[in-house]
Amino acid sequence: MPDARPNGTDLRRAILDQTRHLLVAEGYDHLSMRKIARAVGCSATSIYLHFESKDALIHALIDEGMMQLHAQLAAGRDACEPPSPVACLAAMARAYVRFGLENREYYQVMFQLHPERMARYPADNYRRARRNLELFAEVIADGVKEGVFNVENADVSAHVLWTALHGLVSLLLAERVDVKVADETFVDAAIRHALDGFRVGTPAS
Amino acid sequence: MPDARPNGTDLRRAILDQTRHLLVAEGYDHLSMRKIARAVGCSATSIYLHFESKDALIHALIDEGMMQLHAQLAAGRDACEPPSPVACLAAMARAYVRFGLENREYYQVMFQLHPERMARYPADNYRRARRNLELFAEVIADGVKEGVFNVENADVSAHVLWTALHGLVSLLLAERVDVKVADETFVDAAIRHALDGFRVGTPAS
Amino acid sequence: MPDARPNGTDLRRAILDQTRHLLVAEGYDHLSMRKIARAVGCSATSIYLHFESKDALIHALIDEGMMQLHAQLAAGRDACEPPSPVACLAAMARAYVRFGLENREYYQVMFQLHPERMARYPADNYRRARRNLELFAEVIADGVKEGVFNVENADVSAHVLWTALHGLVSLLLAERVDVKVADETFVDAAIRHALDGFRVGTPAS
Amino acid sequence: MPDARPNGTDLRRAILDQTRHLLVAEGYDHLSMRKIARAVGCSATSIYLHFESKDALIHALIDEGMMQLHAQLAAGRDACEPPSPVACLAAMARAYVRFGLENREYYQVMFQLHPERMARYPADNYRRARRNLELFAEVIADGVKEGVFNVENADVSAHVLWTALHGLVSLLLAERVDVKVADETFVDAAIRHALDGFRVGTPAS
DNA sequence: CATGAATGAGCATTCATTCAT
DNA sequence: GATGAATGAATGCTCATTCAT
Repeated sequence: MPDARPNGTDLRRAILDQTRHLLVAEGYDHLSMRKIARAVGCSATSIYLHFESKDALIHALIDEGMMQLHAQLAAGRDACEPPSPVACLAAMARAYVRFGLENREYYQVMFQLHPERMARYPADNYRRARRNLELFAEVIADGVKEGVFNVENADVSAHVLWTALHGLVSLLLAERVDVKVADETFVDAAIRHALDGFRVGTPAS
Repeated sequence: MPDARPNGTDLRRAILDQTRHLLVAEGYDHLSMRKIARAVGCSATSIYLHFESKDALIHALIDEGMMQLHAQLAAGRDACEPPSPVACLAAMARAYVRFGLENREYYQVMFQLHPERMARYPADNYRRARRNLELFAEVIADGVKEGVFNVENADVSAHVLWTALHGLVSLLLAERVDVKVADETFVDAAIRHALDGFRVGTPAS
Repeated sequence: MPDARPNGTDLRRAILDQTRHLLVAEGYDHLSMRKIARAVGCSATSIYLHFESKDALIHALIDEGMMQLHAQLAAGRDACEPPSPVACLAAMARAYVRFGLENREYYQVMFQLHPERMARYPADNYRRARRNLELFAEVIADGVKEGVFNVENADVSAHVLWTALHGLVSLLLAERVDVKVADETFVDAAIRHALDGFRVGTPAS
Repeated sequence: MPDARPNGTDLRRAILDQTRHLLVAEGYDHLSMRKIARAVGCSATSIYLHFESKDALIHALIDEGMMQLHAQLAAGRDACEPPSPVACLAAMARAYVRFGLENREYYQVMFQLHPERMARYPADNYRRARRNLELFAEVIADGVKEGVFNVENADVSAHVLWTALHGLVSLLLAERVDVKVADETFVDAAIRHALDGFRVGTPAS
C-alpha cells in the first residue's frame, strides 16, 4: 500500500517530508510543530516521539540533505569521461547548483539557517556535512598534482569555490536575480566564472 | 534642538533608526513592534501611524540599507586613484563585502529575506535596489571599453560578480566557513577569485 | 453600577480577586493564566497588561494579604481594654487565626508557597510582610518590660508563636484535623497552649 | 539476586522507591510518570498496571511515609530511658520534627497536599495515618495517669501538639523563618514551647 | 506482565494588530 | 498625531492517560 501514509509505520518519514515541504512553502520563521503535525496528519505531541525537539528535527533534515548532496556530487564526479580534474570539478559544480535549484527545500535549511541553530549541530552530522567540501578539495588537489590547477591550498580553494556556487544558488532561490538575466546561460556563465580562477595561466587564487 | 526626540516632527525617522539599531543588536527574529516602540519612546500603536505594517517598516529599512550600500560602493569606486576600472571594481567588491560583514543583520534583512515577503516589495524601492548592480555594471562596461575586461555582457557579469560576493558574505555571516580557513587572507582570496574571471587573458564569462 | 465588572476600569482588581478565588478552589498547582482570564472574562493576554508575569501577580496577591493581615492584627491589639500585653497578645493570636480561617485564599498564597517562588519576592514586599511578625514581637517585648512575659528574646518568641499559630491554621485549612476534635474549643485550646508558654511562672522558651 | 531490578516480581516496589527518590530529589512539582518510568527502567504504561493513577501512586507513597513516620516516632519513644512520659513525648516531638526536616519533599506530600487530592484518600490509609496521632495521645494519656501532664483530653492535646510541630516544620521547610532566628536553638525552643503547655503547673490546655 | 505509539489538553508567554478615545 | 487597553492566534513543549498488541 504505497499510499500517502497508509499505516503508522513511517510517521518519522512523513514528518521529515512534510517539514521539508513546509520549509520551502513558508520559510523557516513560519515553521511550527503544530503546522507540521497538521500537514502530516498527526498530533503535535507525536512528533516528539520521533524527534527530541524542533532543533533535532531540523538537524535530521539537514543531515539527510547533506548525504543526498554528497551522493550527487560523487555521481557528478564519477560520470565524467575521461576523468580529468578539470572536467570533474566542472561536473561537480554543476551538480551542486542543480541540487540547490532542484531541492530548494533542503538547500535553505542546509545552508541558510541561523548560526544559533547550527551551534548545537551534532558533531557527527557536522562531520558528514564537511565531506561535501572535502569532495571538492580532493578533486582540486588532484588537479594541482596533475599541474592543471594553479592554487596554493586546495582546502581554501574548495571554500572559495563553494562561496561562489552558494551565492549563485541563494540569489536564484531568493529570486533576486533580474529576470532579464536569470536564464540557463547565466547559470553556465556563473559556474564557468567560478571555475576559471583555478586554471593554469590565470592569476593564482 | 539636540534633544533625544525633540518634537513630534520626526517620529518616523526615530522609528527607522531604532529599528535599525535593534536589528543590528538583536537580529531580525527578535525584532518586535513593542521593542521598537520601547526603544523609540512611543507607543506601539504610534508606529502604525507612520508605517502600514511591520512589513512596510522593514521595506523602508531595506530601502535605506540599499541607499547606504550604494553610497559606500560609490565611495569605494571614487576613492581609487588613478581611476582605473580594474582598481575601481576591486575597491567596490571590497566595499560590498565590508558592508555585509559590518552590518550583519542589516545584510540579512536586505538580501536573505524570504521571497514571499519581498514579493510585495514596492517597485520604487526595487528600482533603487537595482542601482547597486548598475554601479557594478557601469565599471565593468568602462573596463570593457578600455579593453581591460573581457566579458560579453556587462549586466550579466555584474550579476555574476554579485553572486560570488554574496556567497562569500552569506557563508561568513552564517559562520559556515571552516575556522581553519576563515581569516583575512580568505576574504582577499575569494574577492580576487571573483574578479580575476573578468580580466583579459582568461576565458570569457 | 456595583456589578461584577461593569466597565473595564478595574480589571486589575478583578484579576486579583479571581486569582484569589481560583487559588482556594483549585490550589496553586492548578492555577493558570488562562483559567484566571476565563474566570475574569478577559483574554489571557490582558493580564499581562496589569502584571508583568504570573509571579508578579502572585506577589501582588501576597502583598495585599500581608497588608490586610497587618490591619487585623493591629486592630486586634488596639481593641483590648485595658491594654495589657497578655490580653493584646491573645487578641492578636485570635486575630491571626481568624484571618487564616476566613481568608484561606490569601493564607495559602501568603504562607504555603514554595520557596522557589518566594526567592524572587520583592524586597519592598518582604519588608511589609515582616511587619506582621514585628507586631507580635513588640507586644511580647512590652510584656517582658512589664514583667508579665518570661522570654529571652522577643524576636525568637514571636517566631515560635507564629509557628504554633501557623500549624494550627494550616492543618485546619488542609482539613487534616479530625472532625471529632476540630471545633471552636479546639482552636481556643491550641491558641491558649501557644500563648501559655510565655507566661511568667512557666519554663522559659 | 542483588541486581538492579532482578525479576519482574517487584516492579511495584521499584516504582514506589524511585518515586520517593525522585520526590526527595526534585520535588513534587517536577514529578511525572515518565520520569518515574525512566528511573525505574520500565515504560510509563507499566506503572498503570500497578497503580490506577498518579493519585493512587501518591497515596500509596503517603501511606508508606506515614508508616515510616510511625516507626520513627515509636523508636523515639522507646529509646528514652527511663521511660517517663515527659521524656518520651519530648523524644517523639524531636523525632517528628527531624523526620519533617530530613524528608522535605516527602513531608510536603504527606501533610501539605491540597485537600481535594486527599478527599479521595482511601479509608484504610487514613486509619494508618491516624495511628501517628494516637501514638502521641497514648503517651500524653500515660502522663496524665502519672500526674505529670495537666490536660483535659489526650486526643485534643495530641492534636494541639501536632499543630505546633507541624507549624514549625512547615515554616522551616518553606524557609519562611528569618535567618537571624532559624538555628538549632530555635528548633529546640519551639519544641520546648510546644511541650511546656502540658506540664503540671501551667494552665490546662 | 509489559510496551511503544499516540493523543488532547494544558502551560506561560509573545506577537502584530485594532479600536475607542 | 498619539495612546492605553485589549485581543486572538501562535509558539515549543510536557503532561497523564489510553489503546492495540
